[in-house]
Amino acid sequence: MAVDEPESAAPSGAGVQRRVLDYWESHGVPTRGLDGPPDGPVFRFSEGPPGANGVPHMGHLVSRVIKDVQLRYRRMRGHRIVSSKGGWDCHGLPVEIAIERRHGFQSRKEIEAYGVERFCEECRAATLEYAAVWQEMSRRVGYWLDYDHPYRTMDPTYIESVWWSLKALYDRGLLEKGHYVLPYCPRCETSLSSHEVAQGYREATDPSVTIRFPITGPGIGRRSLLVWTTTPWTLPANLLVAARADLEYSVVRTAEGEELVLASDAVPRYFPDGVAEVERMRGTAFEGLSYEPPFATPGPGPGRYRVVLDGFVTSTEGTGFVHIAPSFGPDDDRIGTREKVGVFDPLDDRGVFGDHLTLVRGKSFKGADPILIRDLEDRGRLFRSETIRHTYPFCWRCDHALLYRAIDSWFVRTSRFTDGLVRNNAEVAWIPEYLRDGRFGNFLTEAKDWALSRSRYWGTPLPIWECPDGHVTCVGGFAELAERVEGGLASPFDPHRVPVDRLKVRCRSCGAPARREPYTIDVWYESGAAPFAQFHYPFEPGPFDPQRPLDYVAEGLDQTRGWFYTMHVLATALFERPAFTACLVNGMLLDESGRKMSKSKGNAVEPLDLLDRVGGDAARWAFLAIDFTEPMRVSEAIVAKSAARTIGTLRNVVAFHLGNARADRLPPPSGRPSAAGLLDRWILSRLEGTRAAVDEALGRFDPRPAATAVRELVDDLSTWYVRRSRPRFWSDDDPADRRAAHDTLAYVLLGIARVIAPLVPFTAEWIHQEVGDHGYTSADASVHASGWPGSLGLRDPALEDGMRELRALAEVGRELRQRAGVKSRIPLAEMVLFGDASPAVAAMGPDGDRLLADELNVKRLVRVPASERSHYPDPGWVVREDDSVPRAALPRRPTEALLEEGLAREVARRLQQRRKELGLRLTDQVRVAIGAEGALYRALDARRSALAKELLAEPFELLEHALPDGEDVVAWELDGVTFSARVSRRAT
RNA sequence: GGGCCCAUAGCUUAGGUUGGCUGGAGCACCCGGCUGAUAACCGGGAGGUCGUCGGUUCAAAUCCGACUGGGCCCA
Repeated sequence: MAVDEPESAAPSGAGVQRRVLDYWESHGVPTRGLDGPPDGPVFRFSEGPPGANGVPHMGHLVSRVIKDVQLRYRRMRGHRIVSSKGGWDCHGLPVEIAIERRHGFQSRKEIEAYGVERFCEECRAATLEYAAVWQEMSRRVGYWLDYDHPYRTMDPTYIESVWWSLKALYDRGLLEKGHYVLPYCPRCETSLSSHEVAQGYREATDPSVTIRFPITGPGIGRRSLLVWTTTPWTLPANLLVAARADLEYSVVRTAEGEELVLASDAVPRYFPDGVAEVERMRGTAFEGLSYEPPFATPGPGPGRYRVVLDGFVTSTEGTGFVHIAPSFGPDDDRIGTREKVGVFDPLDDRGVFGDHLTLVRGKSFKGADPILIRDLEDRGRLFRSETIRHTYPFCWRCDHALLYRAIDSWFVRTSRFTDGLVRNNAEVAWIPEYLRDGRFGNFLTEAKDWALSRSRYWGTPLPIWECPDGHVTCVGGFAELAERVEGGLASPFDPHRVPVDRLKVRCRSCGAPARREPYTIDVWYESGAAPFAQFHYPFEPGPFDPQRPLDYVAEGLDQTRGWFYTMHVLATALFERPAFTACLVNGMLLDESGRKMSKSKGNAVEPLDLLDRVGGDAARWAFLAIDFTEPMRVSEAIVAKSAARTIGTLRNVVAFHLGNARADRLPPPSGRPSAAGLLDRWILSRLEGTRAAVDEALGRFDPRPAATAVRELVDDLSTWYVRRSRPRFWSDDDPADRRAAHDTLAYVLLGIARVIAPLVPFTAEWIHQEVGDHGYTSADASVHASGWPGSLGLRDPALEDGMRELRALAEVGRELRQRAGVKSRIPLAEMVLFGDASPAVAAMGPDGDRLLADELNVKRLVRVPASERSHYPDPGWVVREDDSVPRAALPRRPTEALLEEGLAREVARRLQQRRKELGLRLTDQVRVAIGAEGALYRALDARRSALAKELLAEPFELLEHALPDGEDVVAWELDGVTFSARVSRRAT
């Protein structure tokens, strides 16, 4: 028999990936498969657009895997994917900051001096700087998206859809201008929305100072209120002090005779050693008292520097007196407005003090802290100065400390439709489920108005114009804009700044020239608009249906306050429905030792490197096999190990099969094998059970149970089906059974390929091509074009039960062998089983018993009543008893004949090993000479022809003495007997 | 200060919603086996106060409460 191919060893995961990628790309497999069948039922999906002016990290890899699993499953299920477009989030600070750095700009003034138009052009050019890296990552992890026709938030069509939606909100009264105290980044010189702030809380050390506020009114005497703050820089803007009406306050006298006022609860904290209490009173007693401000500043006029009452004051922190600077805090603003004291803001847009206070002129807000504290101390106003570690918000993009600041802003009035947000959220299937009522749900019930406008440049301009009479014109599209512009719009029209600001727009109400509100909008609004804006809705016909939510989205946990939230808000406000019906959320990534992964710590695993070394499927499998909804540890070792267990074993089984199939030149089976035998029926039943389990799990969007089911099947296939079937694959005694085993294994592997295709597409494709003998030759023959399989076998739960019990008995038998000290290779006469077989085992009949006997290498199984335990006494038998109930027994020794048989097997094995060492193929003919003595000679002599046949040995010489030493003679020792042999290849 | 989640063998974890037989696996470790998958495969062993304390119960890893530690989010 001639063999023209080398034995196939299992290739590495990376090797499989290279082979498959090469096939996919040379035959356009992904391109053809992207959208699924054009006439299939629609599966609505949207890629969450990443910003591509930075490189992707591991977290992006995880969500890509999870998204792709579902998309592949739906395609195989015959769905049309709407849409498979890739997407890019183009606007915003990340890009602007990159350009600022390039030029060394520190402020908006410098940008404007440089020229906004030029600046924006550079932003545009830098926007997709790393898109190629993102695409490469997607390619290597097998994430199929249409990157040739992506949606981009900077495209005019996209912007026009965003404008349309803003106009819709405006017309419903949900988009308004307001004056609010907002988180503000002095470096970026713009306000941030609450969900942006949420990204940037961090531990920080700040001053914690307590200041004397001397009372100046009549009738109280020389007393000072104690006021606590962690933001000394706000003290120059102080206009009021707040106390709480029903809180109890104490006047204490210090050893120096000074009288100080603070909440009674706070006294022990400030005077742990005790202090003389002079008087107690309620907060109402302080209402209207005047005090000397910490810094003399030319703030707004009458009514300032007095004590007011407010319920927000507590005594758990601080002194029960709160300093109020209306420009710098939401509560401050509220109280200041109520008390009509106006606003005083000594800071400019960059957070730098102006001329109001020469002491700190030109200092940034935080930089002024030490100077102000020292000055207070010099003037005897400082009572106590410490530092505190607390969480403080920083800019999520540039990392600069934020401050709260009163500014004008446009708002989406989210707070007006929280009912709708909550109602729609109730319809969403979140995975993990607790997010619905937990983190996301909580966030919705307390949803604040969304500060939408940004005083920036590279973004979607706010399409709102105002005329000198204060009429507002909100424009919802380019055609509408053209009607209001003298001479119409340029073609093509670029809606970005500066072109849009050059337009001479006439007021909708009075026709007067109007000026655009000089803002861009929050980039999160733009990505939240992705479901409709990517189709240029409503300006072009397309597949977007305003009544239908997306069927599925998946991203990381951070997007609960990001993309998931903004999509949900827009869907609720614009279409009065949820944005999506199923949302899969993965947890954050930790490094090997459980620390949060971050670039700054240097413990981040680079996704491209990882994919390069272990292959895309290893990464996919690792993420699917662990609970990705929890924080998960990731390292190359963890990924590789996780994948080796299931994907590696599967590759080995495939290699084993291919070796047999090629040796026998057997083609893949054309249909489901008839499967008469026990093992074959069993593995087909297991395959069908796994197919159903994967189908069910992916049908409800959760890949985790699918991965578990696959792992169990691969285990069963490798450790029982293949293990027990091995002799069948090369037995000449029963060609029909040999064929059945081959066909069944091939069929099962092909079935597995289709079932795992959504999970590990590279391995699935490799199996499909190799086992199915498709030769990587056409896109139609891809496993990903094969459709989701219907039934792959007949389920037989009773057989699966029986097999489980049988395998448990095999474990008992192996334990007994071990205790008896008889190797599996040496046959034993019988295994005794006490009691009747269980119905499930009995149903398997004699074939079941033979399977067990073969596994344990015993000649027969004997079933006896448990009462006959005494027939198997210890000297001759090892017995397994559970709770004094006998289960099974094995003889302690083989018979002489069986021992000889075992020895012969051992010789055969060693010679096979020798063949292999010589690099021979399974089918190579050899010459063999063996020298052996005594019992071993007799054992071999009796089996001459069988051995010769097994070893493909011709001639086969057996000598009754050791072979003379020679280079090619190898000697072994076997249970104290030596034998020697010479194996050499015979020329063909 | 509030919310959500987590805590099971050296490591990674199943189980927990429906309390109930000796809490399962995998990796690593020790011992053994197998050998036409071989950097593969199989078996056995050792290793667990199921974070701590308390409660409910005939019975708690599982339900309840408090606490401790970790992660995330909010203020």
